Amino acid sequence: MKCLTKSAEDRIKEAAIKVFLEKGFDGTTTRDIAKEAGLNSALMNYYFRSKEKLFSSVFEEMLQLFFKGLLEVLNRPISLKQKISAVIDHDFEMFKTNPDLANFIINELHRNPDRFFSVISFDKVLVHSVFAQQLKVAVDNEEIREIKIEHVLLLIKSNIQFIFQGKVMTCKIWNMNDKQFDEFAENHKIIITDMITQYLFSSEK
Amino acid sequence: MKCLTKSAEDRIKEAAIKVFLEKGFDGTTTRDIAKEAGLNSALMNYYFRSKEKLFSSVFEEMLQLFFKGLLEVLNRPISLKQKISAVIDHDFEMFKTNPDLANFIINELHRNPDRFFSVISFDKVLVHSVFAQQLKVAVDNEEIREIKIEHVLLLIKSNIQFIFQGKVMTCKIWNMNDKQFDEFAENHKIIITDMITQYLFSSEK
DNA sequence: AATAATTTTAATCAATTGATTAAAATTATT
DNA sequence: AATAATTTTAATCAATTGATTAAAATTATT
Repeated sequence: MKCLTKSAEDRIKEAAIKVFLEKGFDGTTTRDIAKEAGLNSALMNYYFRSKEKLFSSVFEEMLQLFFKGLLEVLNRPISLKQKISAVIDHDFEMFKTNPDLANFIINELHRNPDRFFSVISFDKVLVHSVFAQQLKVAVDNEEIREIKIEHVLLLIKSNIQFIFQGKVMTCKIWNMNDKQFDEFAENHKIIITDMITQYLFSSEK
Repeated sequence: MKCLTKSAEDRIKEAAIKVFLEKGFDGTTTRDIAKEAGLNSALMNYYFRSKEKLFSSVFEEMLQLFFKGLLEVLNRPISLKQKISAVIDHDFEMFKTNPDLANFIINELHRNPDRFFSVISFDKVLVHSVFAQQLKVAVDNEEIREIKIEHVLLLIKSNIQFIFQGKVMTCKIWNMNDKQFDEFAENHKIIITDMITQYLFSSEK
């Protein structure tokens, strides 16, 4: 019987993820979450003590999701050029699956920067990644222009993330429906990949 | 005496801009605004009727600011290449002056898409801009690769906006202080300008 | 100067919110 | 089967919130 239905704790967590991502911490009431989970609202405090603690749990999980796949891709045994494509593809798919994620992370971090307490030290992990090594070698061999990994990753993240974060604005300005937007996003992904690749793999003027 | 101090209405509006941009609609209480303005909280309703109406007034003004300068730059009598630089410079300066603006607009639009009721129809204004014409001519003459204005503007907006929206994350991940971040941002602006310009002004493979 | 109109204030309201409590219901242990 | 431990529920609390009201204070008009 345990496995037939999800535990109350899991249902609360699941509902919390959905509601918090949609409405943010300030816009969410504990009753919203209880209603979404179909449970008595006191249960939320029984399992998670407080709204803040439940939120922290959700935020941490989303932050993991936000970076999880990135590290895996950065350490794959593929060429630098392929890897840049792969990172873009990965982020694109992630945001396509979780459309609210980009806005959620950025906004909640903006409201309360101290929420970003990384379990792992990202800078070290990134600097010691296979990707970082490949980048260094390529720069040394003058295969790509001289550029820091900070800038490369920001270029990729900026271009992908804003497609989805700015969806509402894009659709409003250019009168796109969802289908048209999806097509536009796919095209834009190709443009980004071309642009970044071409920029890196060209000597400086 | 009228001109010595700002009117109560102006002080409320000013305080509202500050607090709403910092905390968002949901995170702001009317008492926060009254306190920031140093006025009795009932005055807010006397002048603006409700929190929602005051917010709308602030949001509209910020949306204007968000797009205002852009149109001016797009219609300047300068070359296409110079114009791309100019748009980037303009947006960069705007977000530097108003660090919370990017997040505010995107987030509030995300929460409530219907807030974007454009007084002017952006698509028409943009499509008929000098910039759009220059782009068309340049594509026809094969000076730049074939690309739609939608993509070009998104490329610029994405790259600039995310520098500032992602500031907290960038600083946390790479352990930057504010001074280091400013330097990083300036460098990144140059990279973006080079990258976009180079991509556009190159023939397709 | 007297009166009318406008602005500002303190007090208060009803609704909402995060959280707690004590009892009821269910499950696990002996 | 009896008892203990855990989970769930309904009722309730105090604090906060957006908004209103009636009176006071200020400014404008006659």
